[in-house]
Amino acid sequence: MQSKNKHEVNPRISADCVIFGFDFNQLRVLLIERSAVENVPSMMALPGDLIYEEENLDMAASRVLKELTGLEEIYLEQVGAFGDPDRLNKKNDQLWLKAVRQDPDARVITIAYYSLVNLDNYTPQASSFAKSASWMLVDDIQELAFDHAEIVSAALKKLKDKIISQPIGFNLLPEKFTLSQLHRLYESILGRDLDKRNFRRKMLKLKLVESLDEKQEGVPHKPSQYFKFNEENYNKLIENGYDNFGF
Amino acid sequence: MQSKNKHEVNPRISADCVIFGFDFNQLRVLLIERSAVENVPSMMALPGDLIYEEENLDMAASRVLKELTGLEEIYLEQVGAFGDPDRLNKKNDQLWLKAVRQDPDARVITIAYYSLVNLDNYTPQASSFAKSASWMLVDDIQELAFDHAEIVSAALKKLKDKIISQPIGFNLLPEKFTLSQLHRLYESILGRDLDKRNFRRKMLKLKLVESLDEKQEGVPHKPSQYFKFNEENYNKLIENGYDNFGF
DNA sequence: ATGTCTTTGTGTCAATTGTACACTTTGCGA
DNA sequence: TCGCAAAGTGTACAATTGACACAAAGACAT
Repeated sequence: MQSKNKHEVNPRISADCVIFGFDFNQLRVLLIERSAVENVPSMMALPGDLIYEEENLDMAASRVLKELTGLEEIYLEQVGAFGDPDRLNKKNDQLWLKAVRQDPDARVITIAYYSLVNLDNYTPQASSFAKSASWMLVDDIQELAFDHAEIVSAALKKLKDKIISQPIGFNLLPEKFTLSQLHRLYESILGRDLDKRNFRRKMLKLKLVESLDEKQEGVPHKPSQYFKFNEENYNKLIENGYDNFGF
Repeated sequence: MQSKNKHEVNPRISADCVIFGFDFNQLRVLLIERSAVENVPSMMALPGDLIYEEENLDMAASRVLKELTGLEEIYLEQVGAFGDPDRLNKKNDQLWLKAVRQDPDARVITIAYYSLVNLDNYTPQASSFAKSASWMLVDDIQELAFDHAEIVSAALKKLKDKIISQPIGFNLLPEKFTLSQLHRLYESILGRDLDKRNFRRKMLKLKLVESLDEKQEGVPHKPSQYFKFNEENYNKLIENGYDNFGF
């Protein structure tokens, strides 16, 4: 599997986390504000940092996320590895690395992770080199540090792929939620409108959700029924997917 | 994104390739036979090796594949990163590394890639530390070196996911092929039977394939029609997927 | 109390797609 | 000419999709 060779690289490894949250209307991503250094303004970035020696990749991602944003107990799924030799070479990134790191020229290969959470349950608290941490609208993301914009795109693509083969939402919504909320969630992930009636019909037919004996209160319009996920069917569908290539 | 810390790991990075080939009946994977060393018999492994300094990950995977098996010009897709600290710790793997490598204790994180090829177009030629290279039946795989069995499983899962959202086969089959061959291909990837008539109907309705004016010859049964992929529709479906979550 | 506003919630019909299922055809070779 | 092996073909029923519009509920303002 490996032989010694003068060209071999000796890179560092980091983990970056793309945490998606849903605010009942739009999809957001948890970003940190990378500290400013001389001549380099602060900049938004994914929470991410180098991994430790005896740590597996998944654990590293969880730890890094916690260190920078305070969030923990989040199930993270791998997006993939990003390792272009020039991924840290943008001018501002170079300056920042030179100001902050001891080995700014080391190549860094990052393993990206993503997750979906119910944004209300997680209030980020910036620490370490994160100046702040906040839920940014996916649609508003401008420039990010390093190749993080590319990583977010890859994670979002993965999320879209996932949503059409598996149910999604258990983590993104509170225990009780309305079908409109679930509907909006799907629309924001897929980035297109879905017919309300057909959406409801499908969710109900799949028995993914079941209605509770409880309604919204205090809303200035017809209150909606609360639903919960049917955990058993939900997990079954996660196992088996929607079986879209049926015969 | 990164700060210096005494725990930081300084690992090596490798690329491993899971190349699937189809022999018109079953799915196979290209494996190399890792050289034997004292007290450690030779063992099957994925083609993989450490990456170079100025090489991006995709290029590294292609190079490594070529060096060990002679195969080139294969489009590789990333499966993900595998980096458990103890992934090289099985006894025979340790002995082998100690015999072969200069830094056998270094942690190695590997980036796995996979691909699908028409097995007839690629005759592997073992070189470097590969004693031999051959197409092994996926179903016959026993123990592999390191965590390679796990990597093969992950790649196969990815392949299954892919086949139900996208057409597959352009790379795995010759230019002209029979619908039975395509049918077998799907069955071997999905690992279950598919109804012949329904399968044909679906492929034809999607206009993925079109028949040629040519038939099999010399077969001791009714000769089958040859088909080719309709490249335009094929690529369109790859772009858009099968749109399985329609409303 | 009445009206307005906002969002929820509901049904049908036509078209498409999925599923299950068995016999005839073709060409080779004995 | 018979047997063999795989190719190729159709139908009927069930399930799902997709398009589409209006009534119901509650809050609030007047």
